[in-house]
Amino acid sequence: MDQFQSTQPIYLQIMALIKRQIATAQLRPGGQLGSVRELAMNYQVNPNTVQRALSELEREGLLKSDRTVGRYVTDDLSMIEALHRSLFLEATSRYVDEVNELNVSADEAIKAVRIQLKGENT
Amino acid sequence: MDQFQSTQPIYLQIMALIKRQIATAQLRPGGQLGSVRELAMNYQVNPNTVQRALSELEREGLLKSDRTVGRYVTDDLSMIEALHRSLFLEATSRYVDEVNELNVSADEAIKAVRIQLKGENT
DNA sequence: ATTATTGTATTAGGTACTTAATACAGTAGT
DNA sequence: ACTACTGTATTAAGTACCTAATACAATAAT
Repeated sequence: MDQFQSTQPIYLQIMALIKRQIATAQLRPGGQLGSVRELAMNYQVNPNTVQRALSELEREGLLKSDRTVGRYVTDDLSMIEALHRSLFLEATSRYVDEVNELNVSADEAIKAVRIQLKGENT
Repeated sequence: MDQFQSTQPIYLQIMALIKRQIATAQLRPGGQLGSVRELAMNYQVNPNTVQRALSELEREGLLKSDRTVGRYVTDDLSMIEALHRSLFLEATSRYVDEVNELNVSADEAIKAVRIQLKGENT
């Protein structure tokens, strides 16, 4: 499906992708994931790489696995909300740090964000 | 000096760091850099890793090297301005993309940026 | 019972990055 | 001339990540 960047481990990129999909309910709470082999086909990567990403997400509590049936998204809604909030805050914090390091004023930064955000809406 | 993350090649992180310092004139146009061996000491990495970062920056035109004297920041002010603009735009664009993918509204995002930016000023 | 599919584990090989240890050519300062 | 510093190059080793090719136990569907 997608292509991945070579500057970061693929399994981390897959983790981030699935986290986003969980946080935005593109993967619904309690919903089933494709199998390791299916996802590997879709992502065009080795099944082992998918396996690694998924087991890490499971370790974080976002996924559950039934050994012989498949994998499911957690149905803990508060955890999903917390995930969404966390991804949003981390993105914002990262951006603010970058902007500060570039000595860009608050007004300039807010203006730039507003322009790009408005420009991309339909 | 700093520590580096393990999820991205160190030489790329050093490149990004030096780019920021050039863009904000912490490294002044035409100014001299520390030697490969000095920087390796400061960054706590191998000289080869510094060498790689610096030669890539040179390939991009941001640094110049005198083989037996040392390395200098470019004195092309328009290039430095373009670098600053580019780093700022890329950061903003990256943030806007992330926010869109999280289905966060423009108003929410701008509000979050404003709060964090104001909160961090002295 | 048999078949297909699930997650999981293992072994091997290749590539990129990093480190370590040198070495060399050129120049500035003495 | 000598010394100390530049950038640069090379060789070897270790680690992390990715891929490939299997294999196994467990279950759902038939």
